[in-house]
Amino acid sequence: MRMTSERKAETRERILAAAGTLFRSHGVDAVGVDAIMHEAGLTHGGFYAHFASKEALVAEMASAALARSAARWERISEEADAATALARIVEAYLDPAHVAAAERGCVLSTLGPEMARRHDARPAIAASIRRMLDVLARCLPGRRRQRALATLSAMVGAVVLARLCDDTRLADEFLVAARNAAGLR
Amino acid sequence: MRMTSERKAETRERILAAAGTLFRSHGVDAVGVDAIMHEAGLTHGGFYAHFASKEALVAEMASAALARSAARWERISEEADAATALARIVEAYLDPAHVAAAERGCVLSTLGPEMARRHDARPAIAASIRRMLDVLARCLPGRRRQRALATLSAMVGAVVLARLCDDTRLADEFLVAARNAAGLR
DNA sequence: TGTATTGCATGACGATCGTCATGTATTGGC
DNA sequence: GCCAATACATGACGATCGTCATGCAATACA
Repeated sequence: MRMTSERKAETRERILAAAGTLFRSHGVDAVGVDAIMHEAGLTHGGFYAHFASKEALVAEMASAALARSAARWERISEEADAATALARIVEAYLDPAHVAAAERGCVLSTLGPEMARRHDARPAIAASIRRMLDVLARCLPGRRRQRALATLSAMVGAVVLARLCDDTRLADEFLVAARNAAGLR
Repeated sequence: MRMTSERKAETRERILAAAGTLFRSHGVDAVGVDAIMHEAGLTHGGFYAHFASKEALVAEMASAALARSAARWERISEEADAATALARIVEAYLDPAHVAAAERGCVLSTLGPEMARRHDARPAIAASIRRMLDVLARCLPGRRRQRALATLSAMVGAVVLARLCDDTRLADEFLVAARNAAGLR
C-alpha cells in the first residue's frame, strides 16, 4: 500500500501541474477536466479519485502555485542581501520572458480576477500574498510595509497590462517603469 | 426603416450593457449567450441578428467599455487642473467601492488576463490604454511618461490584489499604498 | 390599405461540459 | 502464489454550450 499511494501522489502532482499550465494558458473555464487529464497522460474518468470536483482542483492549484512562488521569494531573500534579493525578485517578475510565458507565470497576473471570483480559494491565496509582502518589506528601505504593497501592486499590474498590449514596445515600457518604481535602475 | 434601425441600435446597446455586467461579474466563459440575452430582456435566438459570434461581442464589449473609461478620464482632465484631475481619477479607481462593484468596474482589472488571451481584442484595448496613459501623463509632474506607466500599473494591480484578499483590512492597505505611490496623500 | 422588410422568438442541432457507476488490470500483504 | 485492495479506463448521464434555420408579428413604404 505504501508504493501504491506513493504512485497515486505522483499522479496527483501530474494532474496539478497539467491544470496549472492549462488554466494559466487558456483560463479556468476554457479548460475541461478531459483536457487536463489528457495533458497528464490519463483519461478523464480517474479524475474523481484524486479531487472531489473541478472547483476543488482549481482552488488547490492556485494555492499550491502561489505557495511555491512565496517559498521561492523567501529562499531568495535568505540567500542574498536585501538589495540583491529585491533586484532578483523584481527583475525576474518584470522580465519580458515572464510576460511571454504566461503558462508558467505568476498566478496573480495570469488568473487574478478569475480567482477573485472564487471565494473559497481566496484565504489560501491571501496567505501567500502576505508572505510575498513580508519578503518585499524585508528587502525594501524606508516605509517598508507601504512600499511592499505598492511594489507588488505595480508588478502585478505591469504584467497584466503588458500582456494586454499588442505592441511589444509599449509592453516593455510598462515593465521598465514598474522596475524604476520599485527603486531599481 | 429609420425608426426600425434606431430600435435595433437600442437593443444592441442593451445586449452590450448586459454582457458588460455579466462578463465582469462571472467571467467571459462562465456566461452564455442565453444568460446575456435574458438579462437584456430578450431570448437567445435573436442574438445573431446583432453580433456575428459570442467572440465578436466579447471584443466589442471590452473595446466599448474601455473607450468609455478613457473618454471619462479625458473629460476630467479637461475640466480640472492637473492635480485635481489626478486626484479624482486615482481616488475613484482606488476606492473600496470600485473594488466591491466589480460588475461595473474597470475592464482592465476585472477581465485583464482573460482579454489578454483574446488576441483579436487587444488592438482596441491597447488604444484605450494609450489614451489613459496620456491623461495620466498630462496630470503628473516630473518624468511624466514613466510615472504614468507606473501609476496605471499600480492602480490595476492594487485593485486585482484587493479583490483577491478575503480580508478587507489588507485590501484597503493595497488601495492606500497605491494612492500614496501616485503622489496623493 | 396592402405588401415587403425586418427584429426578434421558437425550437432544434451537434458538441462539450462536470460527474459518476462500473469494469479491469496491477499491486501489496499473507 | 493467491486474495483483497486500489489506481485508473471505459462509457454513459443530464445539462448546457454556441450556432442557426425557420416562423411570426410589427413596422416602413408604396
